[in-house]
Amino acid sequence: MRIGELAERAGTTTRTLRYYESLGLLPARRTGNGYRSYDEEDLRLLQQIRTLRDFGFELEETRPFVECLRSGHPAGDSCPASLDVYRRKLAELDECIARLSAIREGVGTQLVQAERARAELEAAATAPEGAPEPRCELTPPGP
Amino acid sequence: MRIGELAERAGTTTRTLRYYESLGLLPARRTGNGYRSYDEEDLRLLQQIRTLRDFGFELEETRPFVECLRSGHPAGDSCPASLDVYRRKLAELDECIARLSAIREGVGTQLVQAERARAELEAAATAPEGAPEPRCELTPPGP
DNA sequence: GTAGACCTTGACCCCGGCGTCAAGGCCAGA
DNA sequence: TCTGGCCTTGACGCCGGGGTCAAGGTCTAC
Repeated sequence: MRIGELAERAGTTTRTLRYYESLGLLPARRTGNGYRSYDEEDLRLLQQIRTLRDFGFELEETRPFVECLRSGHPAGDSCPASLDVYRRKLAELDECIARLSAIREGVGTQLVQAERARAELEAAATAPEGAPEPRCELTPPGP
Repeated sequence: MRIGELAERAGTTTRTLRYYESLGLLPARRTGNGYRSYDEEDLRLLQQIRTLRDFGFELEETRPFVECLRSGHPAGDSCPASLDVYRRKLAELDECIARLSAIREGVGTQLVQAERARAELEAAATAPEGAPEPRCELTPPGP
């Protein structure tokens, strides 16, 4: 099969396939006229790449899975190198989620404080007494 | 104060300040010789920008806060536009955390299954009977 | 007068993952 | 034969947030 068909069957573009080839991630055989030629095995490799990318893996991280498949294993994650990538990804995801959660709390707190400050300002405007100074500076989350 | 001093006091670089000016985010007055000139108010604006950036806000998202401060409000988040940015950021963070958590679960599941498959393969290798076919294909997380 | 520390603008580089031309080859159907 | 649809390589663009030259101006201290 040629590049256009493979791209369509995998739901991607020819540009993407040429890019993967330039990385050595999905090399292609050539026919006599210079056209790239792929088979069903290449489709499987490509599907493995795309699936991992949908999970947020970088292209380089998919390489162990692809090589695992190419070396004849039944699945891309049958090899220790792939499992290591899984584990590193898990740690990375956990750290990222924790960081975002901390920021989410910080922003939520800021929003509540700022809304309260505005409410106090409006209350002070309707009942003009000694308006309490609103305090809503952001504080850095640390180094 | 000149650009070098402001950069140092804010813990950033002159390149960054020039970049912010090119965005219209932190304009500078000029002295007779063409040098940029800043005052304490500019330092406050810059601190507001850097603090928000530490929270993961994009530069464009800091603009309402800076303009709020510049228009004389006591804090950058004293204005409705700033609060809207807070709310949008919260929604964005929630969505991002949810997405990452789903992926984290998916990857965790994959890891467990792949480890189990390997264990079964090894067991089959030591006790060579009818080896059960390992099934550990990744499935896409959906569109 | 001259060294050195500051400042100026302009321009290119980086990261990943492609999108999007441009100019030209190859092949099938009318 | 010609049109249209595939294919080829090469090259530039984009996104954000600056880093890092380069070539030159300005000021201060000695």
